[in-house]
Amino acid sequence: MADIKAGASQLFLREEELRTGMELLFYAYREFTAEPDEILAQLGLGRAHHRVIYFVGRHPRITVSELLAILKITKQSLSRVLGELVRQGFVTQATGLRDRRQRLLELTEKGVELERKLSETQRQRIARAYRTAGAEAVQGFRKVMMGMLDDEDRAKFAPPGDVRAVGRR
Amino acid sequence: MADIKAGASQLFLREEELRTGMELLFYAYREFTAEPDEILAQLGLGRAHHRVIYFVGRHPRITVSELLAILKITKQSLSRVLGELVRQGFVTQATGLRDRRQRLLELTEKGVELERKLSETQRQRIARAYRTAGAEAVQGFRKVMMGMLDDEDRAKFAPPGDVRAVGRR
DNA sequence: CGGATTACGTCAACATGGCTGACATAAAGG
DNA sequence: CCTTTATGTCAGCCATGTTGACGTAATCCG
Repeated sequence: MADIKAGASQLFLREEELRTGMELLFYAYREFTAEPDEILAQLGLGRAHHRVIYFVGRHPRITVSELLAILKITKQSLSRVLGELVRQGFVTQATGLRDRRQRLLELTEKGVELERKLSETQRQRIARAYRTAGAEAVQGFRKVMMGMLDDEDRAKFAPPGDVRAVGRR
Repeated sequence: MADIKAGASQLFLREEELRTGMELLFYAYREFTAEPDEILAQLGLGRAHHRVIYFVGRHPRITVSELLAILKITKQSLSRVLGELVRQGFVTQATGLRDRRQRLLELTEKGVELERKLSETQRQRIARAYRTAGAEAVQGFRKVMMGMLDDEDRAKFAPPGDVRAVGRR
């Protein structure tokens, strides 16, 4: 046993296994974004708007710099979509109290409503996958996904109680 | 037990759990594509080229329609990137034998080399995640990811031996 | 055989969402 | 007071998706 043939076969299995992982990620991400994209299109918005709405909803009173750090896009790119969201009344900007240069972002009621609607389909998709896969599989899923992240992103998922988790002041 | 408080708490945990899943997908996908994107940029190519190179490499002698079915983009969009790849000698087109209307796509040696280089970083990232998470976790990962797919995409991962798996003629 | 369908390609125009570079203003901080 | 920081804005470029229209060659089918 453990001859050359077995080694080559193992290598093949490994390669195949890794490519399966790559493709799962590709297809899952595509389907994950497909439904919200349709809803957004009807409103004349795009995926970039969704990301902003999502993270502002997730971190109320987030500053522009913090949002930029999460999204990792330029302020010019953000400004375009954020500006539209503010003008259309999905997001409000409030001057920071401690630092008056900051614009603290928050969803309006209209914004919350849209956020709900958009992520509803995504939550359902994940819930369905979690349910059919089972609790143990979900643990494995999380472990593997965490392993794919860089340290910086991984830190965002620190256990609750760790105040520094989000990187807010 | 099982009073209202516990129910609300469970609901909160569930919501939090689902959002964690959403964010894992967002960050993982972004990091997954970041490294190839850099290499591609140096060659004046983009992510769309990578996808074509990947799937042509994965399915040698694939037809244009089959590739379109996998990528789910319009033929005009594909034509732009595929044309560049053919002109730059990464991909060859051969007239189909049974059906001479078909263009069977295949990677050249240069194409294979680039494909290797591009997916190398991705394979390493996945391999690392798989290794640290362990075999059991990988099973769970796959279960959950499969659960997120639509039936059509899920069918692509049918166990080997199923000839119809890829949907090739 | 001949008409319909299929596989593929191409031209043109448009939208989204990234990017760089330059410049401006107000507030904070040493 | 000078520097740095947080934010915004204008202008232009690029990649990659879209729709719509049209064309050619090969295949299929009645």
